[in-house]
Amino acid sequence: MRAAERTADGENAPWGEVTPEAARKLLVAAVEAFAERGYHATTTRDIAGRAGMSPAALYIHYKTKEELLHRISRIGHDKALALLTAAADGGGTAAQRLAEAVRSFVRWHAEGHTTARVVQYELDALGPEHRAEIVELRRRSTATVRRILVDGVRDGEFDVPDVPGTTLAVLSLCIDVARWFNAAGARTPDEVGALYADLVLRMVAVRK
Amino acid sequence: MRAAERTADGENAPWGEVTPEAARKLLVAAVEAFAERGYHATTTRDIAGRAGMSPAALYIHYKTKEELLHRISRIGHDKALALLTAAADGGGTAAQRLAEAVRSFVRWHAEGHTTARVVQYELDALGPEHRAEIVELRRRSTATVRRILVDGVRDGEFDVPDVPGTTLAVLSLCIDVARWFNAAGARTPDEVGALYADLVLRMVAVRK
DNA sequence: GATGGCTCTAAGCGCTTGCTCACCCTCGGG
DNA sequence: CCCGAGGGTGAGCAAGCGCTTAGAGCCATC
Repeated sequence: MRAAERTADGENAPWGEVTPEAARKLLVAAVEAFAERGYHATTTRDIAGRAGMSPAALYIHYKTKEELLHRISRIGHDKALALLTAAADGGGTAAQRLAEAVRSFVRWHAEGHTTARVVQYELDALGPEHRAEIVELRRRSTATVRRILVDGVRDGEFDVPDVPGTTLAVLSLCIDVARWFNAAGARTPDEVGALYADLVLRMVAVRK
Repeated sequence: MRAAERTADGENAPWGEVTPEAARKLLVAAVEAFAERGYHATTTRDIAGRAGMSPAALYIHYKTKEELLHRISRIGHDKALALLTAAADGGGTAAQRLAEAVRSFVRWHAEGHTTARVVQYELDALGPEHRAEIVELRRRSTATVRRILVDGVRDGEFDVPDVPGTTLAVLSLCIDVARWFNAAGARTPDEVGALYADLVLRMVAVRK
């Protein structure tokens, strides 16, 4: 195994679970292409070209272009849900758990904004069954955040008149980072994460 | 002039400035198609079909499919900037102006989520010159919101450690409404606007 | 009632798309 | 040294793409 590679996402070996290597190279190429130009504007020739292979090679590892998108979306949503679950189960006060959830979720959307863009904005390109599977994962992410808010309200830490609406707003705020974040911009993923965690805590704080 | 028409966007005659009628019908059809399937996945035959015309009719009123997108994007961004500017110039305290800006901006993204989705998410499909023109409008929208925050901080109404970052977050929060809002959902545009105005005011409030 | 200018259509051009297929290369096991 | 299996390729198919063109219908003007 060669030394850890840094990807365009700034993560270490984020697609390690995808084997064999040719399949992983194609998937990484697809993520880049989908993020840059969108799923529908990306051709199988473009994906194969980025991976240094012929168009036909794609179909050895994936049945269709849509299956490629599904693999990407599935892995990304699994990761996102894992981050939120880890924060929610991490212990500490509700405020600490909420801050950690926002921090790590935002950081993931910023560091992996290439991947996140595909994961968050190309959902409609999935077929019905694949989309249903992904939507269920998203439902669980929402439930995880809502749970933290409910805990905080119960313990008197938070003042949240509309828990479902605020849950939606918090997730929405984090997700939209993928749209505007620019790796060449002024802010690092950590800085954005810290800023957003602060803003979210203010949104739910009890007014003294 | 005929009686006010209600569109899928829930706005009154939002495309009244587009003439002749055939051009407007094509543009409305394009908005729906672009919002549903995305610019690249939409065919000129689909647009023309929705408008009840032949594919060739499109090219009488618009040079290319991209010009259609540009007209939509331009009109939408003009409207968005007008909303924000009206709120910023509306008088009252900074908090009142900020709340009104968020309320109307959110309401527009919810009521016209079809249009807003095209306006906010299909920017990359524009050609370089058209995109530059739109980006300038967006810069002015950002500046308008930032001005309200700066005023509020100056007057001691707001506590905002990071004005540019918070400006970005506020706009981001509002824009993302276009992604998740569903007209058949539980909330009306007015309710979302009120909720979001409250959340944003909490984000900038001085802590007592 | 011929004319010229618009709007719109039927047909289709040249090209690209997602995907397939016949075949080739490499390489470990008998 | 041959073989079979599986990853890879070049060529190409049917379908669909954005867009064009020749001409039909309409209507105000002279």
